[in-house]
Amino acid sequence: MPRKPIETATAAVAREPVTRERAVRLAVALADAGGIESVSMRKLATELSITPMSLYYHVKSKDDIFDGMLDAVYSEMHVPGVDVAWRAAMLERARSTRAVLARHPWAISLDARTSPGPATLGHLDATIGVLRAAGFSMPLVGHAMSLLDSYVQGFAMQEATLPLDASGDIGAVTEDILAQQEMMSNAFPNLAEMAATLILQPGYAYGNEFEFGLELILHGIERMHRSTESG
Amino acid sequence: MPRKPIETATAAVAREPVTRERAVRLAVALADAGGIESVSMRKLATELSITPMSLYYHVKSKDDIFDGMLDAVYSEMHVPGVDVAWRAAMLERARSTRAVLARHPWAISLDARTSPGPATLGHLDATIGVLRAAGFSMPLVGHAMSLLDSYVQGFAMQEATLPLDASGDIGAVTEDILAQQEMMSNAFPNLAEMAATLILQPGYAYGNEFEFGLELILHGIERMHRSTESG
DNA sequence: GAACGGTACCATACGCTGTATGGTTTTGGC
DNA sequence: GCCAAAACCATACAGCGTATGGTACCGTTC
Repeated sequence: MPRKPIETATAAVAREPVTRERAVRLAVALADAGGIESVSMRKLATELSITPMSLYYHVKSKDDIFDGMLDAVYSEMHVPGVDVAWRAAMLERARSTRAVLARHPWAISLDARTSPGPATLGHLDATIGVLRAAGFSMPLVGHAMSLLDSYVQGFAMQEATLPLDASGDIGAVTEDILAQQEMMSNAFPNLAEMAATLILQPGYAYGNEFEFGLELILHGIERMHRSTESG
Repeated sequence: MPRKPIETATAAVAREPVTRERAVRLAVALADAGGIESVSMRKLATELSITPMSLYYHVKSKDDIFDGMLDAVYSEMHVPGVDVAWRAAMLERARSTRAVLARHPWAISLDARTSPGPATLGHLDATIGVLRAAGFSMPLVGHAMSLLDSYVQGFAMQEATLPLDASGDIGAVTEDILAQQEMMSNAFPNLAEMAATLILQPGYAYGNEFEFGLELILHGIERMHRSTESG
């Protein structure tokens, strides 16, 4: 039990009790602000007004916190109901996943973690449910989800790598690139041409590539699905 | 200059001089053996028979070593020549990338790094060259590469997450999963069904999903390419 | 009202990390 | 033999995760 219950009248401010959830929530905020490496047990403990070792009463290890953070991120994603048409559901799921991962870029590297939490599992379960309800065979569900998830996760990773400003345009590095332009033209002519005629053009934003790939993939899955239905 | 040139006759064993390349090569070996977190400046220095601070004469920082490691990995990938048909070239590139990333799983997390080396840039340049030679418009090159690279990288990441034994089958965790099977059946029925009827079946190996997605994507790109050629 | 078991917290310490600072030695060329 | 540059080194600092072994407080029970 907490030393100072919320009902304590003596304290002017009812202090929120320390829990794993609160620690995880705080860790997410820290990571959002300064990247994953700015999450430390000592910093977390300080923010919770306890000593580092006291944190271990609520949490098994730092990895335990990472697991919690990843599951917290998954819980931000939309989980479509089974009544939605599968294509719209997958589209929404992909867009939502990308948006959430763009909001928490540190989560992408945590994604390689091997102990999924309830939100993660629920997310997967719901997705399988949608495809099954639409008549997908189990192997096709496997194909479709592997393909979609690989693409979305990979895209999020590529996107996180790019040095973008808030608008999605190429940011401050543009000058640096232009400075090296001549050197690049010699060694990597195709890359230089692509930079000049596509990427550095005013209207270009890498984020727009997302929908192209997504449409192509969904189109292909649709084709597969129809062929198994009729065949 | 090296203290003991290779030609030195006094030393029974001609000691290889310490260089950035050698440090990076060693770091790759360390990471292959024990994961990325087993790469430390102190361990590297010890293996090179120098003190930690001496390493900084050859290398700018630990991040510099990471950059080198990633570029070393990229240099292991096949770079197809422009004379190869684009589809075969992309297929080969994707397979090679996946194989190399499976050999060095730690490289996947390093991939988010923002200072590409010469091998990385050369790899990109060659790929653009193949597509351009095949008549792809620059925007279509952008679409195709974003899609392919996102998929391959995402797949490699998913694959690295899975607890696989050498054969590619689900390994020792199978019993753990089966133990939790009943609990899962209640909370996540679709997931449980998929595990039982697909993933835990004898013949199933997640790695096989790779080719399905790859074919679907290449098929889609081919369609796009043809439509821009004829249209 | 005293004793008790669990809950929540804490102090100290160990071994590890990357690297800043400011030397010292060794070397090839003159 | 001298010198600048190259290669290397010792010391130190601030931070990290966490093992170990405590201590203060709580509601419950006798």
